[in-house]
Amino acid sequence: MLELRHLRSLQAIQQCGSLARAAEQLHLTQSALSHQIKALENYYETSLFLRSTKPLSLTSAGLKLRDLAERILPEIELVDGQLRRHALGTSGRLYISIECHACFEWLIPVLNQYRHRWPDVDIDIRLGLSFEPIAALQKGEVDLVISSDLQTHKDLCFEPLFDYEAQLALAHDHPLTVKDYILPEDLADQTLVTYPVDRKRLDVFSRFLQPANVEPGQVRQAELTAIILLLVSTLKGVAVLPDWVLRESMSHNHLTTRPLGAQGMHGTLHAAVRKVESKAAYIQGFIDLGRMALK
Amino acid sequence: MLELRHLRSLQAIQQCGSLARAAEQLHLTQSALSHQIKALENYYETSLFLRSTKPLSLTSAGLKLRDLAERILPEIELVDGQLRRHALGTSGRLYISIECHACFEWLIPVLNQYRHRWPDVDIDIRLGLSFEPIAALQKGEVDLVISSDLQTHKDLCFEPLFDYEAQLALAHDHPLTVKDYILPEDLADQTLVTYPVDRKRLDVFSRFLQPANVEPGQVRQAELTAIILLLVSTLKGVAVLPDWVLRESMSHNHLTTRPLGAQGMHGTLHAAVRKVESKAAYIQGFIDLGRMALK
DNA sequence: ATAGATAATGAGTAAACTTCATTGTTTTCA
DNA sequence: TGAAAACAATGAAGTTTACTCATTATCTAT
Repeated sequence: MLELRHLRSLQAIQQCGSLARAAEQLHLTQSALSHQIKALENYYETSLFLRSTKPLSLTSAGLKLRDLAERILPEIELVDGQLRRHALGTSGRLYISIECHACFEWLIPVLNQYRHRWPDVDIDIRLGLSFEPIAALQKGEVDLVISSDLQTHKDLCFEPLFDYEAQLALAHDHPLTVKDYILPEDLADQTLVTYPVDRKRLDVFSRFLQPANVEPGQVRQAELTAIILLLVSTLKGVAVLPDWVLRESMSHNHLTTRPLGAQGMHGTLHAAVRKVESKAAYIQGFIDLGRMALK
Repeated sequence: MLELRHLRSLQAIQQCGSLARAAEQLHLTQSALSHQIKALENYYETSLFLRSTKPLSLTSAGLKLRDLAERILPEIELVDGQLRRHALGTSGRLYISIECHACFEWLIPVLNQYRHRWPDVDIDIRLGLSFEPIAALQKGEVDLVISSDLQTHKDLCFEPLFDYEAQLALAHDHPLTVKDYILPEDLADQTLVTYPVDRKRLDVFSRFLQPANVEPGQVRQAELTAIILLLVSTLKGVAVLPDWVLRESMSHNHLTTRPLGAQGMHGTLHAAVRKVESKAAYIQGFIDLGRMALK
């Protein structure tokens, strides 16, 4: 059966013009090469070289194989090289799935840095809207999931990135600004602006309103953080957003913030990765940058 | 080291979704495949499959290799197939070199037949003007040489095709038509029209005029047989051409022919091929057709 | 003719690949 | 939930394959 070894040998012989020198180049003995070629000639029942010419030349069959080698070996080398670097951890695939849109705020700058430090890694961001990010991670469709809820999982590990506090954003002159902190009941007659995702993925609902069995007066959805903030100020609505988003945006929009509950609603953002890859340099490189994102 | 075997396995596993079925398809045991993949994973220090998913899915490294496989294996299969047919003798390369232009007259019809009978053979005709056809045959640049002089050669063999007689073509009303056969001295005051090749390649000179130490009155050259015949009739010149050319052309051009010498100048056309390939079906196929060319 | 270089060959050895037999997982279905 | 079924991993043994060594054959060139 034809193997790459044969193509590599053929190419070397053709380049060197003699078995002896080709063998040297391939770190083989001349004998080994001779046997190898003979085996190949037996396999195809055709001679591949014209033995009687001084600088060993190829028959038409040999030419066919050499042309094949010239077409294919460079491709092989390319992929082979990538995979070797993959082992060193300097090359790899990093498809990131984020569950919350707000993450763009810190993720984009982080990825810009990352790109320069890890040029051999191919990066992509996949919004975790239409599919289950954790399941996709398991299946190998994505390589890293940004998630706020820590799970224990056989094949995955969750690396903490940084803590955050989800706060209520509201207009300067909103009635609720009189309160030092917000209780679930306070939102019963408010217009809540959220990202357009399932309620169970939104901390406001899962950790704040639903436990108290409170339904907000109205719910509006918007894709982009900037739009959400805009709606909050123009509609006199409210939105729950992580502090890293609010830190910069408040002043621009005449907004202010209040904690949710007396203690505030705190959380930790995690990077979930597959255990087998968790120690890879290019993965840890991302996590390290992520941890410094807000500092 | 990466080998085609690995790519073939990878592709099979991916298609089948499980080692067990892939192993069957590859005529291997499940164990063998498992070991093979493990070896590959060790080599790259990376896992290629996500073992925890039901229909075994690939890691990004595995995907890279599978993509490589999908790109490369079809090409391999193609060439491999050609070479297998090559062994059967139904596929191969037939670059023909002819020394005399006159051969076109019978060669073109022969090749037209040949093409249909041997569709997998790639055919080419190379005029043996600027290079030595026999040397080119040895070097593997061409695969068959049509030659009139039989040589004995270590690596080559000369298969006789058919006998011919070289005759003098001359106009109906040419003075020499009074003679039953032509002697060298008869051409001393004649205009001889020849193909534009070296004198030693022309039978008129090498076998007729030079042995008698006779120089023709004038020599004109023309590429095409039709032009030569035209010149013979218009210039009242003479030309020496093989009988297969003259047989059809005489009447059209108001020409007639005379033998050279009392016995006529006879020769045999040969197909020279390399001994290693001489028994190949597609070579013999050509020779067989060549032998019937004039019948 | 005689080196000198190169390829072919045969036998022995080392390595690679496969299989066998078994254990460890995961999935599925009662 | 537990047990059977399907599948993958593993280790040791066996087999094949590929390689090396030593030698012979062939060709080239002075």
